[in-house]
Amino acid sequence: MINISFPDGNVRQYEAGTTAFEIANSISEGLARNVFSATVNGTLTDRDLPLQEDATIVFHTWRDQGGKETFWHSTAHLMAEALEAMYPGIKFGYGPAGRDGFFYDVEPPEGTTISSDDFPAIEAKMLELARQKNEYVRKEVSKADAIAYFKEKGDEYKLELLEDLEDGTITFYTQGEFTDLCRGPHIPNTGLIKAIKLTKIGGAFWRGDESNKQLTRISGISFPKAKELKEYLAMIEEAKKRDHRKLGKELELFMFSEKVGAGLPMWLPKGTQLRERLVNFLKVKQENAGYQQVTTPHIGKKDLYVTSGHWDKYGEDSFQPIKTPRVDEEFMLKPMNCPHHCEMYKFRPRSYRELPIRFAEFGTVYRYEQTGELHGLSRVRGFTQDDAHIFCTPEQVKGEFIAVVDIVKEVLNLIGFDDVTAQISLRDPQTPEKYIGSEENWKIAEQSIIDACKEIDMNTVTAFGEAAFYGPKLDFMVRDALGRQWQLGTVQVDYNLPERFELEYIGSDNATHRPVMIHRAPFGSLERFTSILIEHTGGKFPLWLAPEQFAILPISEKFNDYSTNVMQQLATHDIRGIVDDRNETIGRKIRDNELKRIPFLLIVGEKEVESGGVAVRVQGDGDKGTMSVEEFVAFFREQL
RNA sequence: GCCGAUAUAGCUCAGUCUGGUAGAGCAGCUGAUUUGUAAUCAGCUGGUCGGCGGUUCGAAUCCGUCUAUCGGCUCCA
Repeated sequence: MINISFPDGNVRQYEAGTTAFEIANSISEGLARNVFSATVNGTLTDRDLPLQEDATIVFHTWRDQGGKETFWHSTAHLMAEALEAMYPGIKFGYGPAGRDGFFYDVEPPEGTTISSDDFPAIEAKMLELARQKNEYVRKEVSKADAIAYFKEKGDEYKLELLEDLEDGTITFYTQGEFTDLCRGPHIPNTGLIKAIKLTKIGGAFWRGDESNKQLTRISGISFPKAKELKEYLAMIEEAKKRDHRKLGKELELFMFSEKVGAGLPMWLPKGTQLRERLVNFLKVKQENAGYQQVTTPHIGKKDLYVTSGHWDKYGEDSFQPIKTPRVDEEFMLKPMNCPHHCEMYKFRPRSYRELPIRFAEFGTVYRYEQTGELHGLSRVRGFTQDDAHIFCTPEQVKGEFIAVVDIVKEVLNLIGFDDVTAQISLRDPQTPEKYIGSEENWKIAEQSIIDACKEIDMNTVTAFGEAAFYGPKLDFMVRDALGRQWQLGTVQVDYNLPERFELEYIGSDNATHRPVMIHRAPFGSLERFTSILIEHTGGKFPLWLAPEQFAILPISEKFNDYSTNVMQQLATHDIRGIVDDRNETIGRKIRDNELKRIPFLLIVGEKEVESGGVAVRVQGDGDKGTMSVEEFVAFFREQL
């Protein structure tokens, strides 16, 4: 007998050789039917693998991410089977499941290309194969046999993957006519896959290496029920409607111009209003938290960035240095604000008594992002960071770090993001050459982030290899209204720049010490943050951020003067808006201003003029009846 | 930067395959209408068909190149 422990702490006894499926079945048939795979002693396995020893077990169904990924991984194999049937000689690279579906990197046979036009045919073939309810059969194979199989098949990519695998750990999975090198696990049979949608096609470098050959990546998603595919497609539709590039144009928030240059956004008046409100909001928060606002120029001598290390690390990817009439003099557009702030710290000798010093700046920086990377407002070449640098003593780091995290959480919540998590981004231990600074400093910095997060009970995940080149980071992520996760701002502890700039302070011991720097930007950049805010709200901004909070719609021209009068009254209460005095029907004015996502529409005609009121309509929610101007002001305040 | 696609009026798009100097709806302008809760009616204006070069008697249409955009990849201080 073996002891099986469950996540709720229960322990039950089973015969050795019992499978996860049988164990689930002993709990409830319903559960067993839904189990796709299981995590046994921390390892993801097939539900039908016999267990020989005591184990902890977690079942995976469609309801959890592990189950979904098992399902999608199996769908990737199903797609491979379909592709092999349709394109004989096709070669397969890497075909995993991800957070949101699956993909397979393939090399179509010489002379053929696959495009999204072929998706319907591939989907149909996949469904046809799915209906055969073929079992996913696991088989342990020797390395020699595995190599022989793929040599025979002529698939050099699988052979390359095999090189890194050890004999004795290699398994094949076969369903129907298709056999793949795979660690598993898989769902029991293809019949569970009821709905399939291929979503994307594009190039992908073999093993993610730019110097390797490009394969064709075909991505898709699948579901156990057709209804779920429908819901997914509806969500995609909604995401398209909310695309910030589309709304940015429609709501006249920002624009780009081929003549000005790619990736250089220009904020139109309404976008600028929104942006200014975000800036002022944060400025007030920061001033209350002891930050001091500073201002620095947009360029600096190349030498500044040689000192900071940015030139060495990113010189190639920057806008190239600006020459002046003087020989050998070069300036750079600033890619970061920190070097300027370091120099400001050195304005005069600093005492421990004045630390921490917190310099904040909405600093516009320029980076030459790769052409293929530019994307609306979220990836641009000129953007404004809500940047600040805190110079403090080593003892103050943890306290400052915690205060920063608090401010970030508060700010994001106030703007309407409730689901905030953080990622602790540490070095990749495999590639130490990518980072500058001493081993010792890195260790201290990484540990202080980990400790601080523990202390404030922040919901975190840890990612290796995601650190900045000069220090570890804490990256903030929010989940938007459509459930998508976005990365926003960061907090970074940096022992490096203070050293490079030889920053000092005089301690209580009258000796010189080196301060520590904390970089932080809650929004990251105003551009990126705004793009996320647009998609999160679908253009229906929180009332306090809306560029126009109301529109007054006179029933006819006769009421234009009264409308202007109401607008002026509201302005005295700091409520901003417009009068739509176009010669149009009221229905038309309502439609147009609803589409502009204006929060309140105030309709005025004969009755309102007589009573001195306004008929209030809430965006997306229809008629709220007539109110006096004072009542509306109170109503407005309530909703603010 | 790499792979693939796209670029026609302010916006959304047809016309491109099968070369014969452009078309719709909305927006804009003018006029009529003076409107009560998501598009009033009529008329008019508007395009070196992304730029440059080539093939051709003739190019929005075919070819090359550059720019920009889109979907991926790589990157993201």
